[in-house]
Amino acid sequence: MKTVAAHAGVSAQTVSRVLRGQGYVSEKTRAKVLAAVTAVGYRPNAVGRSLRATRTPMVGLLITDIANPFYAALHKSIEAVFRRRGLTLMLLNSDDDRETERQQLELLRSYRPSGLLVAPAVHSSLTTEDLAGFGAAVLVSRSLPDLAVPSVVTNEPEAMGEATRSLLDAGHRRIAAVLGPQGASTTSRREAGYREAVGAAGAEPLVFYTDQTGAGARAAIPHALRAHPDITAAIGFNAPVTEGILAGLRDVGLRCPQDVSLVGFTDAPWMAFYPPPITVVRQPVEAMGRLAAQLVLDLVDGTPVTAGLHVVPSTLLRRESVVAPAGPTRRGGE
Amino acid sequence: MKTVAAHAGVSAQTVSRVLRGQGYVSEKTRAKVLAAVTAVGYRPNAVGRSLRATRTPMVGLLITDIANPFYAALHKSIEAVFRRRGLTLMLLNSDDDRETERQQLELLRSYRPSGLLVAPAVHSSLTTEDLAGFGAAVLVSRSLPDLAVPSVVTNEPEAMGEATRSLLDAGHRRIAAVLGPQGASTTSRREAGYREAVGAAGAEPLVFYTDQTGAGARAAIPHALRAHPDITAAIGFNAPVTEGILAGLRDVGLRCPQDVSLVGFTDAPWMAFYPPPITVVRQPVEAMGRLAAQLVLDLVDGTPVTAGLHVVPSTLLRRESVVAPAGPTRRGGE
DNA sequence: CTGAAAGCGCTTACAG
DNA sequence: CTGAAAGCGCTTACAG
Repeated sequence: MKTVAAHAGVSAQTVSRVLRGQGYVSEKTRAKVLAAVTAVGYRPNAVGRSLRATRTPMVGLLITDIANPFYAALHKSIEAVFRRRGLTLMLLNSDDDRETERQQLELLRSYRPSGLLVAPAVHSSLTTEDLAGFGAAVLVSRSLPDLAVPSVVTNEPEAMGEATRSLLDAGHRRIAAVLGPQGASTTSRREAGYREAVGAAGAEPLVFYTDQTGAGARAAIPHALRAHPDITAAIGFNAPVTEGILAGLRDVGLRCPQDVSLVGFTDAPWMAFYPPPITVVRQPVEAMGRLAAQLVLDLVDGTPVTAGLHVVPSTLLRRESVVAPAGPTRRGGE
Repeated sequence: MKTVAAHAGVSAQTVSRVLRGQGYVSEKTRAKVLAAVTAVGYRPNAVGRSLRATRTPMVGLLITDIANPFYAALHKSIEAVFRRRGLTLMLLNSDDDRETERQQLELLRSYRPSGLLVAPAVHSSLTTEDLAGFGAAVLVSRSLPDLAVPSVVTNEPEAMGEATRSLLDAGHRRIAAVLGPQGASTTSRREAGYREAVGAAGAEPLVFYTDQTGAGARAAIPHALRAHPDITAAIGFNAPVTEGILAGLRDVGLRCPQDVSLVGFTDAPWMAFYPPPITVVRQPVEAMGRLAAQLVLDLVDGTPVTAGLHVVPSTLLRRESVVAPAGPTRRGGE
């Protein structure tokens, strides 16, 4: 910047004013500075800027697994919002581990970011104070009880209830809910919707917890069917789990939907043309990302934001993976 | 840091020495400093450190689309390597657009990173000089001709040739190659392998270019089948394109594999249990990520690295989506 | 083994 | 409308 200033015959803070587009600068000196910038090939140094400004124009996004397509889509929609506003989105991975979550947050903090978006790890130990240091902090996808922080989620209980009823209405009574980890807010909120719907129909809840990966769900299926051979339908907690259920059914020689009807929670592209196309609760991931990003921007600007749940509703896409259950004697009996 | 120094009764650079673990410090003062650090709740400021050290302990990863599972997996494997070495991985999105690519690179440069990994955009205008400013720069997944930079790729021509021969060997002669964008190195390298194999068998190449998205490939299928109704097999350029082919076949009422056999390039979890399970070229994405990260670390450490292609071989997973073609009159004729 | 000084590249008050 | 001074939080030489 000093080189530019010397070249243009002005002071360094005049260069700074021109570059930031703030404060009064005459058109003439402005042109001189701009010419000098290209002449000397000046490239700004964000580190120097951040050190003096005490805030880096960067927002962190801490998620549990980028290989989960839901989080990839979330990252994409948030990044698009921030890029337009000149903010960099910094992706951080917690691997769904509370210790890694803390470390990554500490790392992010050392960069003095302007804000933070977190999908908390399963047994997250994050407190309101941990997040307070970030100024603008918003939870997304998963909420944390007892935390005075805005959270963007979907209407999980209602959507899960609707998914469950679509199976009940087709005549199913033995419906397995293949959920995520016990203790995750997503699990408990979706489980609540499932239990409520199943209970209202006088059926017995059949709940299975997994590590919310495809491999974990796949391994859970044989166990579930051994414990309850009369299961005729299943609900998949997220896209990887829904994949895992299909893999597990294939492993034990069962077909979807003839032997087991299936409803997924969270859409994936392949579900639309899978044979059969999978009935699924579509989470509004783009809208959730945009809203979460907007809440961070509001907090940065000092606009008041309600702590607590900000709910974006999901939609049940009825496709072809739900049919009436087969007769009670079809397995082993024929 | 000054507060810590005052609290411990030492100078600031003694604190710095203790914190960096460099230089000689007596055990006694070391203990005093550490005690002061916790006492005053000191948190390091990476911005101050980076400004003075002229390098930020951060490596950029510029990809074209995080929603592509290949890139998500690549990010994951690279991040794991760097985290162990205390480097932060900064994910940047080019949207496969050369202008955005330039802007994101400029943004990254302003943070004075230690290194850079790029999967170049389709018609990338990046030059050796553009990358030279980053010190340690490595290309990954896509290479760029005429660039004196190390590139980590898979053996695309050979793997694509093997995929093509698996269809030829099953008796197919009308094999559609549904590729990515013309001009991308991945497209030309995979196309070369396809043309070579098809030519060796005396068959006619049937090449279709797409934007390498599922939607683009899906739209291309009806056109391809109208132009060549005798197509009996297809090869999908990447996982989204393979998805798009299946969706397109379903759109026009054709089944896989009875009507059209299919081989994919790049694996995805659902392909293992899709009915039929999809025969696919599995790219060694984790190994590619680890190698690319290691090359950056070597460059950072000053270890010499060969510019040019570093090839990690792919594997053809033979599953059930390839069968012998049906009789010549099956469509429209019966 | 430890410290006083200088400076990385910017921006923030404060003058004029 | 423009500039001289100070300082953001560290680390890098250089002394001792």
